[in-house]
Amino acid sequence: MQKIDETQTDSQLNRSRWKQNPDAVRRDILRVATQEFAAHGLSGTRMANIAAKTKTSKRMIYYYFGDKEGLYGQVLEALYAAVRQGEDQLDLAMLPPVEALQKLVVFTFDHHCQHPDFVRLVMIENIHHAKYLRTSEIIRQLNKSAIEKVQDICRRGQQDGVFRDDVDALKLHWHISSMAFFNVSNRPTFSEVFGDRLWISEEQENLRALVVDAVVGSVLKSNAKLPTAKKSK
Amino acid sequence: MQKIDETQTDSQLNRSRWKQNPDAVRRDILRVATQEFAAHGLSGTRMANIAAKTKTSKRMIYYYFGDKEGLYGQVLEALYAAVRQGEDQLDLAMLPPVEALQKLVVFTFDHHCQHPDFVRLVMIENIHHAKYLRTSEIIRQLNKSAIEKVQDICRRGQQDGVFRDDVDALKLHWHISSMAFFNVSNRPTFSEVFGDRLWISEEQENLRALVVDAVVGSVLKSNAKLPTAKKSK
Amino acid sequence: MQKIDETQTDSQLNRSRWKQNPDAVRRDILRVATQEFAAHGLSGTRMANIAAKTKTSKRMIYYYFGDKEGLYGQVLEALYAAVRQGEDQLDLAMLPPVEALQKLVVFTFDHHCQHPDFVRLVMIENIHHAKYLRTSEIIRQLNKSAIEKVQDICRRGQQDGVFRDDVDALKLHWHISSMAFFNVSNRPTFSEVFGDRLWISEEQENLRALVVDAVVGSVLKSNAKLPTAKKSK
Amino acid sequence: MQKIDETQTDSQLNRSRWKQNPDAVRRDILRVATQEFAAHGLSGTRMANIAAKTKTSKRMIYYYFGDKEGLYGQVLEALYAAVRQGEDQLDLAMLPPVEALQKLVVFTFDHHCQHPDFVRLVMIENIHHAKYLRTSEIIRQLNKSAIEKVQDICRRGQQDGVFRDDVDALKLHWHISSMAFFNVSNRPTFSEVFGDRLWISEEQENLRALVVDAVVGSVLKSNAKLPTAKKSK
DNA sequence: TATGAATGAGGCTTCATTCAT
DNA sequence: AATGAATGAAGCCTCATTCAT
Repeated sequence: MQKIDETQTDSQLNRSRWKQNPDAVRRDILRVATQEFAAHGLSGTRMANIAAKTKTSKRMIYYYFGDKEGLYGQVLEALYAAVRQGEDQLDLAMLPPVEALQKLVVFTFDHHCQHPDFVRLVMIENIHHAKYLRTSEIIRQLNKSAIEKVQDICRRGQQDGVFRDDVDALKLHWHISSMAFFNVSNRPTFSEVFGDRLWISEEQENLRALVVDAVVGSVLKSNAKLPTAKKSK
Repeated sequence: MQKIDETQTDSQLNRSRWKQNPDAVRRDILRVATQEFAAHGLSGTRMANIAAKTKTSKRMIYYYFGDKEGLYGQVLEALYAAVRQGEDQLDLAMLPPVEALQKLVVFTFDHHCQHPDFVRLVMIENIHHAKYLRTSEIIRQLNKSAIEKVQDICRRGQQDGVFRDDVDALKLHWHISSMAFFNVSNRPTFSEVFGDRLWISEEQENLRALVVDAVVGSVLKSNAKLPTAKKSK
Repeated sequence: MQKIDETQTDSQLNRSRWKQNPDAVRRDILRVATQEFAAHGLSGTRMANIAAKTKTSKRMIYYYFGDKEGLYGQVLEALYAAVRQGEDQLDLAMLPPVEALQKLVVFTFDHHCQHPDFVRLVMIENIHHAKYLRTSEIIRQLNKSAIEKVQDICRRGQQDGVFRDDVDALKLHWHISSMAFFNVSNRPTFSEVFGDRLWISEEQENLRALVVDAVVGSVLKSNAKLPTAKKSK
Repeated sequence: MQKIDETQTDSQLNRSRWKQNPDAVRRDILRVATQEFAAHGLSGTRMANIAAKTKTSKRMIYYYFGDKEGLYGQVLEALYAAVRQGEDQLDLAMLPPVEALQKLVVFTFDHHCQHPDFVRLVMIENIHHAKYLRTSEIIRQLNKSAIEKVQDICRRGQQDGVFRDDVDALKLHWHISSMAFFNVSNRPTFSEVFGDRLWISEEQENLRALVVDAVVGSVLKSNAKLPTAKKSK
């Protein structure tokens, strides 16, 4: 969700206008559309509402994005791209495998917390049976890089003799994602029923530690126990 | 999204059987509505589509359920009720705590697999910020009984000295639910990107074992390691 | 173009209402739609304009006809049906072949004059490459009966020895239709350029006689000249 | 009806050739517009579609032709001009009247076959009640020359004593045009219903001979029969 | 002469819902 | 308990056209 610089930086001589700055218009639309789709889903979102919260008009949305589904698809792509951009800055290759894994889990957990719109859009995609994701070669490529990071950690962990031989990178990714994702995606129903105690700051840290321990514990050879990650923020 | 012929003439020979049987009509509507809401979400579902797949007419849906949201709410309640009915038959109180926990995890994992409509409806509720769940006292009560089972296991595990003292029933429930839920809820996007290898029968068993191990491992005192649950079906 | 009985004949006890009389509503819509499509073509016609000239609402058009193309298709079918209904009342089989042919030509010429909407709709269909006609099995059947009448006349004319042996019913139909159709279809451009002299009553009769003579002349054996049909109305 | 990408970026390498050549740009636009109007009618044609098939942009169409109706009008004028250009090369004045008439009929029949776009545009004009033709003095003048040719033939035929005294040039023109026009204009509906047998090459020749015979027969004195034109290609 | 960006008006269609019996 | 007909509001999208350079 890139922020739009409100103080217009188009240093041309055109006054205080938004006009003639296609890229800013595009970003403005994408920003608003992301919020709306995340808030109401695909069919629940109203094009008119998006336009109203935009600096431009309904007509321009169609000009740049074709139709509602085209806009939705590009929102999805932009979000995935932002996620991967974050992951790429982790420099996991520099760290020993266990620490790399810990860092990756922490990053994933925190990232999902900080980008609920991303989580919600993925939920929505799942409601739609991944129909739009399927058509995006871009997203598929972005995700490949995600699994490659996990594979690299696994390989190094096994070479070092600290990871079990039967560790499976894909299942490990599933393991990490499931908890980091659920923590955000199901917060409304969970806290509605059981209260929101788990989402106060301290308990979120405890949950994150729980996830780190569970994930790391699942790959370590049984005789190679490490100290727990509890409160290791 | 197939078009529905609006002129609904269902005056065929299904007269004597369906008429004058209100409860059967109700159940028929609920059954279809569950499928439709699960498949398309709340705003994505069309009342006309529900009616078309029903043995009765659109008018009757309003007669019995008031409006779309009323129908959705009752679908939600019926699903939660069915879930709890399953849980109640577990008889966990009979088992020693670790075995009870193992059984609960296995049940939860399997149950979610077998009831994707339930999982999808909960996703949809989360998209809607649990708005409808909030108004249902019935559902809240049903969920309380869920957490009580976990609390009982925890209490007994700690009394027996096999569970850690800081085990938190709510976090334990979170832990179990997260993986069991994600396994179903995010299958479309996950398998779209990485292939559906994890959803062949054998790998699902492995994942379930992974979940059992992780959950049980997270509550056991560190010196009380049990044999892994791998393939313990 | 069937007329709608403005003095409502629905002898039920409902007051002065149109409501609850689906067939009248349907006919009302078809009547207006025929005029509008004939006047402005398919894409030139506005659904809102049709609705405004109707006793019902835009919504009901969609209720009964699905969409614009569905309505257009039914207009087309209704028009073709009306034409054939007229032809069927000719009783051509009773007449000797030459008189039957003359009567058929006169009927066709007059019919097209009296049903410019039909002619215009067929023009519009041709603009659309007969796309909608193609999907209508009803229209195809109706037209078959038209050619059969010509075939019967040809067969009898050849049996009687007055028609040439190489007369081709299909070409004969083409011959008749071309002039009767053009006389209506191209009147606007023709009279715009050359004045509308040919469309005063007397000249139309002359044209009709010209058509009868030309058509009959084209099928008669050369030694079997008949008196001209001039002014034979 | 293909979707047109609205963001029209044609800044490719076709710079030096097309720029700065106004007349070529005009002709290019007219060529495409003729096809589009002929294919879809006036209201059915999309300015964006024309632009997309053009070597220039939508903006230029407005620059050169003002608006859609202006473009349509110029398309119409250009087509009529091309038709008359053909007719002028016939040199009918050189031939004896009957041969001149035969040649004119053959030319008209063949010309319409070879210029379906012209025929279709005239159909479209008739749909619009000749509204645009009315405003074009150019077209009116062009058509006058057409009738003058027929008048000249009639006058010479009557002087020679081979044509009947009551032959009317305008009706003769109507007679010729009707069949030549219908043969092209109504081919879609006719062949949809009865098959396209009449439009194979040989049958078209037979139809053309039929037209020549019918037209010539309609003007000749009854005692002055000529050999038929059958297969006189 | 040429252009990418922008737009207001209005097009077709669909929605959940109610009416009248 | 049940029904076919009816509906106002609003949805998405497209159109010919103009703006600003």
